[in-house]
Amino acid sequence: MEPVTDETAQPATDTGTFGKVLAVLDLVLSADTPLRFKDVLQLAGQPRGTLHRQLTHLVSEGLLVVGADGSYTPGLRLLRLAHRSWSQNSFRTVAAPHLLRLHAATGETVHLGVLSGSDIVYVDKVEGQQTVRMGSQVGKTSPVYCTGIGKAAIALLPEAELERLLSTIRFVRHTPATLADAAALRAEIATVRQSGIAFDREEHEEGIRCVAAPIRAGGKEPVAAISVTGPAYRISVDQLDRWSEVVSGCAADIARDWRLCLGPGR
Amino acid sequence: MEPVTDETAQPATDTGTFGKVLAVLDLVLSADTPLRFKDVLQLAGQPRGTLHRQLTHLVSEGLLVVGADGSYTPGLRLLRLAHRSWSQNSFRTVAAPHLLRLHAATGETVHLGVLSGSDIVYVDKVEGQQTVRMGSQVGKTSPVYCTGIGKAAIALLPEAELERLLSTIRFVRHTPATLADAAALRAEIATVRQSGIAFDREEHEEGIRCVAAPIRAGGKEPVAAISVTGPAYRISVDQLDRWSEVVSGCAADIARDWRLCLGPGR
DNA sequence: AAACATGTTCCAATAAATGGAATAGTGTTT
DNA sequence: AAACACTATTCCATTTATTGGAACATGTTT
Repeated sequence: MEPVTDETAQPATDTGTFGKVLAVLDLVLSADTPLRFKDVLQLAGQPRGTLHRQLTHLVSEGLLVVGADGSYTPGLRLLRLAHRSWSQNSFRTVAAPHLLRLHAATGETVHLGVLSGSDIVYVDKVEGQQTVRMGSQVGKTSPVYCTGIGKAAIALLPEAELERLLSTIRFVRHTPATLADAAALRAEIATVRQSGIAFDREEHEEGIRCVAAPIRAGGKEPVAAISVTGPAYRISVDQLDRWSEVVSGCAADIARDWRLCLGPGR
Repeated sequence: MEPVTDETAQPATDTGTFGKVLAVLDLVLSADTPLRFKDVLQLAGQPRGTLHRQLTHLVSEGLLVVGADGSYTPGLRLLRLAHRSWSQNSFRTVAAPHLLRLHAATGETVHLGVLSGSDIVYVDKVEGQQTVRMGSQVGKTSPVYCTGIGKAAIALLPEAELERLLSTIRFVRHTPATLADAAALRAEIATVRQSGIAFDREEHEEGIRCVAAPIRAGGKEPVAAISVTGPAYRISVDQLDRWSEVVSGCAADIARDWRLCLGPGR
């Protein structure tokens, strides 16, 4: 007989001492200003001795660096780890050529995003030649409810999972067009499921529009989507409509290649 | 009284159980093919029970994902962590505009690299418009002895540290031009120190040349360098020479801004 | 120089990791 | 289809690292 555990108690997953140290790392990285020991102490709610050792370990592993003023900043180890994580990601590898094609077809910025928890993580990006800022977005997370990729991706989820996710979202109004609550998002998702296309009509950032399409990857493995994004002054709403075919076609191509990659038997 | 500890015993740093789990993560990420449990078991040299729990922790923390076939692949958590690490890196932030300028001046790929242990980690990159492959290189590591950035960076080290680093290098011949041993590298470093410029004359990859300059950041904090890289068919050795002024000028600019960033009092 | 804030070290109590072995699960061969 | 080999997972007494309160440094302000 199943012990009736609380379904929402996901953070209760015990990852031992490792998880605790990782939480400290997360905390330091999340801060938007370098923290000193006392700051971390306050935020972490951990005894001095314990925290001190944890930070020491993080530093000697190269995940954090402690500056001359005692402030903790991210170390290079993370970049190294992430590079391998990124370059080996087979889903990204499969999608990459298609992203390039989509970029060539539209001339605008193309994103590949994957659902992780309640957020979208940008896994890859192809940018226009004017903006020469490297992999800036890769690894960045955005909320699902106000991005094209987000809405496209969660439209793939089975009803139960979608509802569970909806209940965890804290809706923040970023622009006048931002969807305000779960009901609005639920309605939008219904449309996305029908049309196979999601839009972002300046819902996340004023002056930014995008078209997105879910990637039906068969197995539930990666819940993902792609998008074409551009400035509102250049991209009309009509233009988005005209691109929707290309975008969903591209998403279909990625899905096809991905299934091939998993092996023909599966 | 200083306890006479073995200077070379760096890996002996005890990072407790955290370090052990991290080592497992490193191992899985380093493999060039997805590993299953038995593979990791073999490589990690750790008892079954222990390893199993470690992998379980890594998975529930999202650092690894276990596929349907039981193979372990990198999770998205790493990307998220690394993004914050990268976007907040103040040294990179300071350097970025200068990298863009250098790219504009030369039209070729520009790199920013930082010394980490015995390797160079690429921290940022500005690429030519033709190659639209996103942040591919960021986080990648290269050996110091066969890259312009590597040679430029270690030229900044004090003699003792340089020698210590030299002794750890395993020289692998990548091309006919690769420096073959510590003596050759030592000689080259002497030149770099005098001229303030390092070259890579197809020493790492055939058909690839580069000019690099060390960033004299004052405090020993980041041992770093920048470079301009291009294909040999387009970039003559003379061209590299002609760029050396611009490159070292750019490195000086970054160093200046970095010192300003640390605060005028320091 | 005293009071204070911050960072580091110490060590008995405690909780977690360890690792050998038994068990369960998977797919392959006869 | 049964036996087999291989792999993954669970179990639990032992060992070890973590815990956390408090004492000790260190540097800064009043």
